[in-house]
Amino acid sequence: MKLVEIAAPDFDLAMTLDSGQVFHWQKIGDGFVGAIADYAVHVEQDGDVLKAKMEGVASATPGSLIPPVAKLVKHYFALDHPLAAICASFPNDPAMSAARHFCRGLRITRQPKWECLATFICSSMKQVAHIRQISKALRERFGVARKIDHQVVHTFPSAQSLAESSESELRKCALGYRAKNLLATARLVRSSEADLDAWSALSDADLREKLCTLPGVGAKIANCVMLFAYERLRAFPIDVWIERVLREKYFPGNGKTTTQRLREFSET
DNA sequence: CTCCAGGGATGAT
DNA sequence: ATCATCCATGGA
Repeated sequence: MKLVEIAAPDFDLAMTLDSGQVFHWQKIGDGFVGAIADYAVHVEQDGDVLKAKMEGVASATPGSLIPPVAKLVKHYFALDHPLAAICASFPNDPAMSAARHFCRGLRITRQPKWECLATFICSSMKQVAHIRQISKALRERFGVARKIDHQVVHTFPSAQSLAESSESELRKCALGYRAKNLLATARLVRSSEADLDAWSALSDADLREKLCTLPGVGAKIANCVMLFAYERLRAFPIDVWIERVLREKYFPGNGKTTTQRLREFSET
């Protein structure tokens, strides 16, 4: 199957996939394989060009179309975001300049909402290597297997399939105490008590408040989901690393700067 | 306000 | 080979 070529200026695929916003892509040879929503995708970068192909099965809905791979990949990796303009809008201080240089080509992806929410519920108190294991285990146990490049890729399980599971089944995926939260949130999403799509219409503040009502979602995870799935580019997740950098670079020698103060600072 | 839960990768000893 | 450290949320 032939690779489709997609223009990808100001983009670094490996950096984007390794930046802690998505956890299931596998490096295979010159490229990566993974799932974008229900489709198995192979993607590799050659300078300013992305080369991609996909395998997918149309959903059971008659008449549903398989999107062209270029459209799917462009949307997922947000190749339409004006990255140069976004970077130019950042504060011009030494720490930000260093960060801009270091992260050249890192884009904020547009991930499916449920997949992103569920993955970040699993991420709490875990390091990236663990989150990858959990994502893999959940996909292999509850997702749908698809083939590409003779590799098997698993889609992320639906809220429905996790909701029908049990806490003890989920615990087998190395979730620990997160299993309870994931199960409870899956049931809220399945029942449409938590209507993730409808929440797209909410303001940033209202969306954050809604997300934080879900079990296992606090301020940090809500901001991750807003940023990586709701395209709220003003959201600013503060994890321990960002907190350390903020304290060191912007509040040096002020030991009693509160997390609340850091949040207010990041919002301006 | 403080303390704690559960667990696998990672790096130090 | 053993040991300390990393981590966000929610409940006691």
